[in-house]
Amino acid sequence: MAVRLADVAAHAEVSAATVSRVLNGNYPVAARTRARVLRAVEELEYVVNGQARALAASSSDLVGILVNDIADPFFGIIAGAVQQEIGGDPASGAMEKLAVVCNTSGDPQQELRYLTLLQRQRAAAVVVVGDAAESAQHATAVAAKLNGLAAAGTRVVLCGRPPLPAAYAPSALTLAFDNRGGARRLTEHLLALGHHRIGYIAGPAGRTTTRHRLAGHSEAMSAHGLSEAQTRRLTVHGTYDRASGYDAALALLAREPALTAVVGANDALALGACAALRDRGIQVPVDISVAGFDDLPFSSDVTPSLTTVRLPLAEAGARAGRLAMGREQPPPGAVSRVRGELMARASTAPPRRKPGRKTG
Amino acid sequence: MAVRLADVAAHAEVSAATVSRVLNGNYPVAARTRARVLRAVEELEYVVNGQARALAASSSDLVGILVNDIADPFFGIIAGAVQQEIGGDPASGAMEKLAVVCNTSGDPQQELRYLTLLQRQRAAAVVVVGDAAESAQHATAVAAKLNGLAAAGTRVVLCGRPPLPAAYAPSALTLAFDNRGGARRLTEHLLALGHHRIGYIAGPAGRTTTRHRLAGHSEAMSAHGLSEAQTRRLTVHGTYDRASGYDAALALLAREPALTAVVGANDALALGACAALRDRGIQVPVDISVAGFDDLPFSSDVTPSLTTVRLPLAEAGARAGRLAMGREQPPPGAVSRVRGELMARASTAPPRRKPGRKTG
DNA sequence: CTGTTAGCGCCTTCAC
DNA sequence: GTGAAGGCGCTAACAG
Repeated sequence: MAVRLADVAAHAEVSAATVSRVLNGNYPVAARTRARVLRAVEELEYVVNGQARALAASSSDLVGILVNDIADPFFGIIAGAVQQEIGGDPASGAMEKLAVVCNTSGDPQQELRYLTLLQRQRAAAVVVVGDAAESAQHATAVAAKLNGLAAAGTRVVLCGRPPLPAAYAPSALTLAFDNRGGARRLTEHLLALGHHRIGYIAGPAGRTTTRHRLAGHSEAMSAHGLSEAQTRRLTVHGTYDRASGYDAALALLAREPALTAVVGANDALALGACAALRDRGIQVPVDISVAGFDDLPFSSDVTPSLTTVRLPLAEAGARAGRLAMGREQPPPGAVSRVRGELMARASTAPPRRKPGRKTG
Repeated sequence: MAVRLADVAAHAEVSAATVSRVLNGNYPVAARTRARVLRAVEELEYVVNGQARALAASSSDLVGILVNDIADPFFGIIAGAVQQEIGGDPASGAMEKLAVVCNTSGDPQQELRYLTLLQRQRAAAVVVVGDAAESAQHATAVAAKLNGLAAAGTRVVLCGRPPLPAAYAPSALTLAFDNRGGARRLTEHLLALGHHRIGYIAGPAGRTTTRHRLAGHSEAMSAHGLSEAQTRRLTVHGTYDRASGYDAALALLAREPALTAVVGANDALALGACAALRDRGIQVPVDISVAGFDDLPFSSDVTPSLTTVRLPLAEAGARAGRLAMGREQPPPGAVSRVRGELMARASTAPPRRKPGRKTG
């Protein structure tokens, strides 16, 4: 298929310029001419060359969405919302952006690589979803990259990631999740129910979200007069998947058989913990309460329904998409904090008076 | 950022051609010169313009991956594998393809739209993942589009979708899942355990995978002497998510209180069914057996562990990726059938002798 | 090994 | 309203 604009022009017996004008619809063209051109396009099955167009017009219709784990619905939901907001409305016709998701596997190297690739393509916008590795080296490398993109005219939006260091000021619009506040309220909920020995299954070490959620938890524990050493002792790290939650729950139980509650840093970890407890013959929430974070769709639907913190993922994604398209007013200071809402459900309850439960 | 190749050339005091040669590394350049050029690139923070390069070299480094639902791990796992196979090896250096996933929401219109957008970008390859809508009109529209892409030099790979009609012969390499065979073996497993009244929760109507899995199920039922009318009566349609499975299970129970087994067209539906049964006080598998399809990671991990059909999603995705890159020999006839493996686990067991169970 | 010369396919001032 | 000409930034033959 080597049919070019010139071929269409010849076929329609007009100049290339006219064809271009018809295709882009941003210039007056006589109705008859336009019809002739469009027919030629049909007949020749012409499809514009995006790269030539982008080069000539110095404009790109590529929008990149970076996610840490494409197999995790947390990212899928956000990415889907961004994508829908950007390219989703086929009815609206001309909106022809190619919104596209890239899976970094949470690997900072991959993150940089994809950003470079998108920069090569002169992407119109980049939306980076989810938390970041905490290495300072990396943070600056990524920040520099994002800054470069922004300088080149690419709109940069962070969604579910802390804002860039002040040095890079408003080069990126940010929708930060209030992980710390959400985690704090969740643990406060358990404390209010009367729990003291609360185990915590954190996310992978060295990640911003892991740290912030853990900080919120610790904050609540300390405010309630529980020692930091104890809190630390009842914290183990996992990898945000169910199997990891299963193992972590067993590890916590081994450390502290008198545990009355377990908090997972996300819903998958919490459900893994539930499974482990069930296999041990421990009932949720009668014997041990369990809580998660994120409120993915299945969480309200499992048995017992999971107490968790609801993050408005789809809404945040949609908003990120609009910001990326410049269709929404940037938040003041370029940073907006998205709150999580405590969803108290059936998996948490007051602890039993006596710890008389089987441990088999 | 308007730094161009020419700027680098000037800064390094060489010609543009030399810079290009250094950057592409496909031509001998003196070590000293190369070093000088690379330093200039660093200092100027130069990033090649992908569109100009693509235009000049008439080559693209974009690879599109189309999925039906980006929030469903089924697609996430495949897409991740494709992407990793294509752009994943940062160690290998030069492999600089931008593998990118597009979410069609299962909407045929969106599917066509994304294919067109990728065609505009002269994508190097397109991998279409998952089943298709069964409208003939659409099938031909999509087939024509794919054919056009292939004609333009884009490699087209279908993964988990039936082959194109013969008229479009080998314009697309195909990895088709053996949905029918897998479903048949699964239902045979239940029949062999002694079940007769088996409910089936199918996927959304009008989709290829839905029909094929249902066909396999019906085939097994018929071969076992069960009437088609009865099989049809015990079939309801859902939408591949857990909530839908929950509702469908209740609907089946209402139609046939003496049900002894339920098969979901995927794992999410099966787990939803489990939840519904549990809420009804019905034990799995003691009272009713439940089985799913796909074997997503969580399925082996729930309680009771789910009997299902394992599809090698990651392997298939990786293979699709290699085919898209031309790194693997195409299968004979351009079509390869990927078998599903029956995973008999704890959620299926022989039916009770007497149907003496509560129905409250 | 390096520089020079043409385009790649399209958009966009300019004239008419 | 339409056509003609130049250039977007880079690569790919050619020469040397």
